[in-house]
Amino acid sequence: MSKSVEPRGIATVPDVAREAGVSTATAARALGGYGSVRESTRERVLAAAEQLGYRANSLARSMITGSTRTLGVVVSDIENPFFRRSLRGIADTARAQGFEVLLANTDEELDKEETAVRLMTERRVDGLVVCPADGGDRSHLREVIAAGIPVVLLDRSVAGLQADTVGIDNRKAARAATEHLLANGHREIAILTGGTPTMLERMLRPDMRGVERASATTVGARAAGFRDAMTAAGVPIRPELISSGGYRREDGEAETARLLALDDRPTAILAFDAMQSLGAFHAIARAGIRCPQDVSLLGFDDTEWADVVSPALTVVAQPAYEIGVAACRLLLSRIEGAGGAVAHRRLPTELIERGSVGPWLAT
Amino acid sequence: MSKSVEPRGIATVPDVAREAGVSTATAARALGGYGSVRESTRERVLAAAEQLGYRANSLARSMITGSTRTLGVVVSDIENPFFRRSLRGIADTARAQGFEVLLANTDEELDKEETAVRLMTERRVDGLVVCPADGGDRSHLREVIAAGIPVVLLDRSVAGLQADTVGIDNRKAARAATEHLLANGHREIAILTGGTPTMLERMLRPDMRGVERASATTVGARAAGFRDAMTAAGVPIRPELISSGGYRREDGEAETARLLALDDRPTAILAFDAMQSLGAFHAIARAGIRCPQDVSLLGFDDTEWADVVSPALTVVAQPAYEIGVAACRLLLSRIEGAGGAVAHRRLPTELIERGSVGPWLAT
DNA sequence: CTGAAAGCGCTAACAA
DNA sequence: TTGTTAGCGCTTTCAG
Repeated sequence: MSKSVEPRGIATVPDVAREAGVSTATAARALGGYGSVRESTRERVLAAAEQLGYRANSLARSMITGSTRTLGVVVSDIENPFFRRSLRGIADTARAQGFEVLLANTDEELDKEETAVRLMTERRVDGLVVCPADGGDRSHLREVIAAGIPVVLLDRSVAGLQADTVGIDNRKAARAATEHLLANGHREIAILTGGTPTMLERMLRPDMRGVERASATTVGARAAGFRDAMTAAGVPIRPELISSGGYRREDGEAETARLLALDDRPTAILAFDAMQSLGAFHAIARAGIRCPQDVSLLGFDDTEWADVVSPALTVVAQPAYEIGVAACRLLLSRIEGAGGAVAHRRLPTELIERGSVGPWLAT
Repeated sequence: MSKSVEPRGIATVPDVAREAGVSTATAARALGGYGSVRESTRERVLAAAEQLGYRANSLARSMITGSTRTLGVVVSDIENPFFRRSLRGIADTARAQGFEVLLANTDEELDKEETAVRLMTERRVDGLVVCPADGGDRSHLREVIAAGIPVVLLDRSVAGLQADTVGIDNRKAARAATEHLLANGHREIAILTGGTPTMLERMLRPDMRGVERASATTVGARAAGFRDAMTAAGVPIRPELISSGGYRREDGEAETARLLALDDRPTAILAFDAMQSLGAFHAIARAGIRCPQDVSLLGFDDTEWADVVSPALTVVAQPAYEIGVAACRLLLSRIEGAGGAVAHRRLPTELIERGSVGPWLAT
């Protein structure tokens, strides 16, 4: 009675093998597409599988092969214009190679990042794309790398971590952006960084100590680029024009309102990301201040709405999608065993001039 | 010699057990947090694990327990304002319960959806949130459900599929939006649907045949709501004002340009999603037509930029984040074994009046 | 509370 | 080409 009973639940390789009248090894070979199986046998096995509604169990397969064909992606917030576009690039590239993507948001919180990375490594992802949150000793990433799991850092780098990185040259891009404002006659330039005060203090100290450490972060590097340009032009940096209030739109809005209320308000604002640009834009409009006549705005990241607002936003466009693609490609090549030194891919940015930056005529 | 050799590669339960001087069963109990282990023993095991750098292997665990604590999310495009916000809701809810999210984009292509669903079920996800692409027989979803894997449909429903759904009442929302335009005196109202011509023909045929089938899709249901309002008001629908050109911003832009070039152009445009609103907005501005004086615009989905453009956009706001949360909660409850009839959660929408809809004074 | 042994579904030698 | 057999790393009876 127990021998002729119908298999309960989902069909397995032995079930299919029995149905097709072959051994489990042969059935597995036909089903898994490896080894060699006579064409007629394969067809028989496939037919049996079809009939039984067989579905491969990736878990069992992965346990043996040691590969899950799954990538982990850990970013601060998939709703952010830069990350959502990068993620699309990663996902498209992964899918084209038959890889799936496991996703996690960290909101820049280190413990969420650690948990996400642990959970993903426990699920035995073949590799990770991580945009590391600031702070901490990054031992969780170090351990992953030590365990031989390839990690590619997105957008940011971590000093002393032996991981590939893909992004832009933040310092150079910020310097170019600042120079564009300087070339337009601006001297009172504010930056909307989103970073923490401590990081910026370290970054902007006149003695330049701590530059190396801070410039490993995106915000730090951009602040450094800003200072490079200001210093080169001999324009003093006013501390109260350095904003550091968080990465959300409301943060940018509140900080801009503060800047605009200053007695000696800035004539130009450089926003370090798209959500802050948007907040700044809104704050300027609400304050009834004209852009670009009264204040110019230059933001990082080109978005779907940048050319629709009025005036259209002048931006430093990052090739976010391509950065995702490059990060994924690099990760896949490491997974396939590509050796060699740690790579740091820097993709080009583009300053797209639209209407939000205007000349400032010396008063 | 082979007995005292150091374990190669990553430490496993037997390695930890040996180090702690206990059986694999006890070590596994301490590590996995199940069964009962004396406190002192647990500490010893945990210390050994720590020392060996032990990392649990979720694959092996899942094979036995039958649970991966992983959810699959299949949407058309994570960059879309509605989906990215919903996805965030799903991800946050999943993380709070210790679940991970496997993500896939389909671009509304059925074969990508089928592949994604197959890959995810092979990876033994505990459940799926799917925004099903239009068309096909949906047998891939039927099979998943038949296999006992819970599926929650997001945003759309599929006629005849025994799956829970979470979204809004599209027909009602579109009707309310249309009524808002009618109340403002508009009679020549165009809709930017994004859908296919065939679907819309079926939807808008005067005899109403095919309504049931078409209204299962989001676009179909919204078109139905539009017709409901127009019919109730006794206002004829002009076929050339029904646009169907794809869901991207450029599609909305091109279609709006076409509409505005019409001899008898519409006085109001109702866009079925955010990217089309954005395209319409841009097309209106480029045509040098004033909004809302010359043409009113009403769009679905509230976005980060809706109140920043000028005029600010009047929209039908969907609670996208909450929809994601609700979908995830429902899915988790099914995974936990909650039975009962198929549920259809409809969350409330809100018409947010800003500046893009104005009164039309009869000429 | 702890241990021995069986086995989840699959692949990978090794033989035949 | 096909079959036999031995596990992957873990959980889970069932004894003790």
